[in-house]
Amino acid sequence: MTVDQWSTEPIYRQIAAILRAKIESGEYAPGDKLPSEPRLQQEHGFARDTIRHAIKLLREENLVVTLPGRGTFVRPRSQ
Amino acid sequence: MTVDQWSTEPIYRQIAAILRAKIESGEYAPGDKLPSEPRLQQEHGFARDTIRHAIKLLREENLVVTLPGRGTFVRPRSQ
DNA sequence: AAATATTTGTACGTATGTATG
DNA sequence: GCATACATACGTACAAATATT
Repeated sequence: MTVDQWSTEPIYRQIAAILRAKIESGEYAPGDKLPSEPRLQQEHGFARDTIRHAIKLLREENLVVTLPGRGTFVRPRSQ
Repeated sequence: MTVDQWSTEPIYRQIAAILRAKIESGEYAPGDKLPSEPRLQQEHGFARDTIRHAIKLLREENLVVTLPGRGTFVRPRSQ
């Protein structure tokens, strides 16, 4: 699962989709810390701004919470 | 004082006028930091590009100076 | 306790693409 | 063609919170 640089789908949405899939598959389980922003930058090869945009989407979906200085963590499944 | 979306006056000029008025009234005093671009985005509800365009006008009028990574500041009154 | 490293937050600069009037 | 406006993406720098040594 990689980003298609030439897709009309914005990169940040593609990255969000990748992370979302990993959460839903359990690769990132509730309570797990996601890779840090610099780490995700390395993994996917895009700017921090783009990574942060992706994570912001996941926060808005209540899939993760971000704690300053700590990291971004997978939330417990609701319901 | 708000932006009229339907005015023939460009939005960026309207926003510039609002900020200019606040500077001239002393609400933003010399040395004060203006709200950041994202903050102004929230306040007025337009795109960053539009906010930046407004601030650019104030810079050209020497009303403010912008320091990268710091913010935009009201200049001391000249003469 | 103190210094350093890591991680997220904030802020501006720049460039490009799309759409509209 | 040009001006206006929004969206996306990358770059750079520094601050603040937290963790580590």
